[in-house]
Amino acid sequence: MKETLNANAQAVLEVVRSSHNHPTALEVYEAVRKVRPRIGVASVYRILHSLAQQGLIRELGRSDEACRYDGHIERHDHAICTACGALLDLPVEVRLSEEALRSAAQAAGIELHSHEVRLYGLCTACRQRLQQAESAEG
Amino acid sequence: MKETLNANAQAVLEVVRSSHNHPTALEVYEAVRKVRPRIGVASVYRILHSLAQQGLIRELGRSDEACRYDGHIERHDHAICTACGALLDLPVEVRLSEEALRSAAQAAGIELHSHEVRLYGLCTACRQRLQQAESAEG
DNA sequence: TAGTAGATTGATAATGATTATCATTATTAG
DNA sequence: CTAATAATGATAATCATTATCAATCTACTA
Repeated sequence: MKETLNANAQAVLEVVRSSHNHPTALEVYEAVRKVRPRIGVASVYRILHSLAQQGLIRELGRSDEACRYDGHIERHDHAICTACGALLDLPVEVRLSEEALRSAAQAAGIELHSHEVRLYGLCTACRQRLQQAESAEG
Repeated sequence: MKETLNANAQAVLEVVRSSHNHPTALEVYEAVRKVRPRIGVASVYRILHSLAQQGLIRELGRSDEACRYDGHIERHDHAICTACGALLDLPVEVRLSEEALRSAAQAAGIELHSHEVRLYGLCTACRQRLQQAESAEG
């Protein structure tokens, strides 16, 4: 894999770290261009994925593909597989206090309408798949 | 607006409600085609948005546009404006018990790596904007 | 130092999801 | 029945992202 960061990757990391909103890949591209004018979009995407994989930055939104629809409108929570992107309903509620929600919403300045807990991890299928791959190359 | 559901909308709603995974718009389209063969993609998208707006179904993922990146990798939570799609860091942690997380992850069958609380509502700007629009149309 | 295998890069084309356009069809009012 | 209006669907356009591939940059060797 890629262990050391070259100048392009450093610049991308710097941009993402120093921006206090959550920039899109294209926004990162525009910002990085100012300091590394020859970089291309493809490289920015490659580097962003690489940095996310190394845990140096985090990807938000886009659970990997298209928008998904849910027929169950009662509030409920989700589990998301970080490997295959599977989106599962949680059969149980992760309970959290009204008070904590209220104060968090106030701190962020939003009028709270609903909330959702997301659990990230590996689904059963991916866990097995990855374990096998690991032992095969190990 | 659209208060009553016509045959197409009924069919779309039925498909979304009866599917226990979380179908994408295209998957809904394919399923609806079987019962309403003349429907087009554009209508499916229109109907899905309309149903979501009426609160009959729910949209997941895709907070409206491109994937966003976050330079802060410490676990933290987010507030999302349902009107403009703004994605804000919560400055405070919404605390929830290890035990609740663990049992929820187990119930869903995933190996838990991380989690996130998402608060949905209106940001300050949109709150004001919508209030003004409301009072204007009376 | 020149030569070369292999990796990295970036320009560009391709893809996939979603949205806009617009002529056609259905619906309603008169 | 006819005109006005709204809804529909085929298709083109758009936007984010990914694949392709030739050009460039590294090591490393002779």
